[in-house]
Amino acid sequence: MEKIYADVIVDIAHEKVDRPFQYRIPVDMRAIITEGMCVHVPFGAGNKLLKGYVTAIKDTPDFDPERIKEIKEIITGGVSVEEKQMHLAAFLKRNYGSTMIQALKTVLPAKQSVKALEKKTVKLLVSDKRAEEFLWFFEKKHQTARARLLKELMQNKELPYLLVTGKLNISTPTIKALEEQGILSIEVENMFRNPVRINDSTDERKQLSTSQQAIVDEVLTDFDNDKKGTYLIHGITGSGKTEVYMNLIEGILLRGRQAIVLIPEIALTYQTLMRFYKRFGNRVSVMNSTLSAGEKFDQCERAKRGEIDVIIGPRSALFTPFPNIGLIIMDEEHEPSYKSEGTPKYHARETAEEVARMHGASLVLGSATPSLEAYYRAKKGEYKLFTLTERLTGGSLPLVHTVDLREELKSGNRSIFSIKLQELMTDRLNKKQQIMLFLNRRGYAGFISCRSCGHVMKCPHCDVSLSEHWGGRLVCHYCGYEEPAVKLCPSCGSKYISGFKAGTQQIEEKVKALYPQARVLRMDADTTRQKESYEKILAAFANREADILIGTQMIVKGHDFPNVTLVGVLAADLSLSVGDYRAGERTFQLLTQAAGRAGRGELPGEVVIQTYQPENPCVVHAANQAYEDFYEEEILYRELLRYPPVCNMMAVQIFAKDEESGARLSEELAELAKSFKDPTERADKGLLVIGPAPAAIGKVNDIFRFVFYVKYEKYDTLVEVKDKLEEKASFLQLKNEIVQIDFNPVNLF
DNA sequence: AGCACGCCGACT
DNA sequence: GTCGGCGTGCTC
Repeated sequence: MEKIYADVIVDIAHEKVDRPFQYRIPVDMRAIITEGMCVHVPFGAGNKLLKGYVTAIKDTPDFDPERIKEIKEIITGGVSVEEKQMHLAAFLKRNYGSTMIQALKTVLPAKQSVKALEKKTVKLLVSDKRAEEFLWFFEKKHQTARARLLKELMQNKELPYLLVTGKLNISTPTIKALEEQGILSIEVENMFRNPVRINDSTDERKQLSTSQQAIVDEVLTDFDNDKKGTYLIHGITGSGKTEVYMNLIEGILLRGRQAIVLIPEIALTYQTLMRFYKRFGNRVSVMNSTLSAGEKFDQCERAKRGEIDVIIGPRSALFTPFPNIGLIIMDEEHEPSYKSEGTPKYHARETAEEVARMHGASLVLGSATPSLEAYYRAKKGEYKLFTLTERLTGGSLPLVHTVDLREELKSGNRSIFSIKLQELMTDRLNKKQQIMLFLNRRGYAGFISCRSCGHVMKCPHCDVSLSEHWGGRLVCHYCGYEEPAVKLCPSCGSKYISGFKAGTQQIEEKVKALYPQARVLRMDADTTRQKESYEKILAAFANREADILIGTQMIVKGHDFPNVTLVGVLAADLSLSVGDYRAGERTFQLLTQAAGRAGRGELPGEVVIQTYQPENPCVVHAANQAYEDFYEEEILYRELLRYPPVCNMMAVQIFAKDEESGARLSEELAELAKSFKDPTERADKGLLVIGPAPAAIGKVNDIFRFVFYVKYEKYDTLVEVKDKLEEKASFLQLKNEIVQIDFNPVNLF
């Protein structure tokens, strides 16, 4: 391809120009120009020279060639912060598949809302008497807009800029004219607010335990010896990971570098935040989803200028433009919210590794239940592994009972609460201690299980459960296998075979029927629709305004409730049988975390895990709090079936208006993927293409969805396959179909 | 964001 | 008629 035209997004903070403009590349630049480069281009009627970023390079124009201007020059040796951001954008584009624009927009924070960065106000400069004269003068000359503005200013000496241009409908040239006459001034006030401002420096520094101190020492010693690496802290809930993080950050700040703390989307609790503020004061800043785009931008500007050196936030905080990052911390590393759902579909762990590499920083991952990915790498020696086994917050590990729901059914108990759970609930209510009931709702997607023997309907080829579709068919979402729905359990002949359906509402009703005197709080997507209700419910429960808290996954994270001494997991295996190879891992993590909620205070805790599959390894290991055993067993399964982390996996989704053309396209692309050969591949470990098949949700808004998966050991090879597929897709000039690619997806389709 | 263009009322 | 302010729309 000849590099003749370049798409450039111009560095103006305005939505209207927040799109690419095409420029001609001068002949002498064609050899060196690449995507992501910073250039100067003439823009607008005045051909004002502006800074811009190259987002694409083409050999044909998309615009009237007569009107295309030339790039003036390539800006080299730009600010290093920006160079790093460009490099990151290129990394995202390459490794996760997206356009350069999408990658740039991910990396460059909240560009369109620059106006929020500065609060402009219009101020009257002259005396009332002079203003009166001007007003008379303007009215005489019928300069209505000026008169209107001046009148308003005489009433209020200061007006917000937006009010002037908005409500008074006065355009910029008018204001500019008055400014030149010296009647008013435009004041630009920097509104750098810290979203949470505290100056309570009651720094209650805790003495680190020997094992905690060892981690801090080793990471910092490595740092000083220029052996920056990735570390995984496997620390059970309450083992004091946050304290380790804070000491590490302190060490890094002393070395004149900055730190990023990543937390899962909802896990930033007020308690954690306060600890960081108390330790680091106004050097730390928060980024969270409740912040407006403008506030986010403020934080980035402060970071660039070196006013802050610690940032806490979700995965996007990774793109904070610090000049010299020394440490990235990723708490609750296993959380699925670290994978972006938008485009590019990047994973914060891998992206953090790249950021750390660029800056020469250390990366510290922490979790009570590490992801298989992280633990696998730690085992292979790519990460250094630390284990924290002591519970420092007091309290011992809870006593776990596993209840077999099949037995309950046999003995005639058809309620959702087992005898054991009811017993313990009565006991706790009498003792005025608190209870959490956790409903694992991930599996709601309609898998079929036998309530008598626990048998789950599975695909004979894929080792995942079949999903019930409308029209009485059972379908495998991996390979497309299907069979008719069954009336009787093929394993034991029972007629109690069906999809398990129970929501938190039903449970609330049942609890109220059983314990009319108990005060119950419910937390799910319905009750937390308003912004702050999530915090409110948790706070109310922490204040002991209720005896029982019922909820889905959201209640098992974060908050400490010292008075909770009983945790009930109502149907532990619901999430086991969703059609996803990660189901076991998710179940284990959820159960372990749920169990970890009990007995956080002085009082010992108990946990009841209700399940149809008490013999399932994930349930057994979670009940025993045996991560290592779980890992060994699960990784074997992944190795056998070549799932991540042993293999890399690329999901190719096809969206189509027309079912037939979508099916045809997915066949075609899958064939292309199959034909790909890695010259170095081993005969027994070649590229594996699974599918295509209709996606789990086969049709949304009348758009049909298809999917196929490509598995291979080497990530880079998959990237090559991706490029091939994208090339093909762009060659076909698809009008009614969209192809989307997701590497190591968190959710299967 | 900044600049040009076209519309509309005032005044030599 | 023309001058100049004012809103509107476009910028490769």
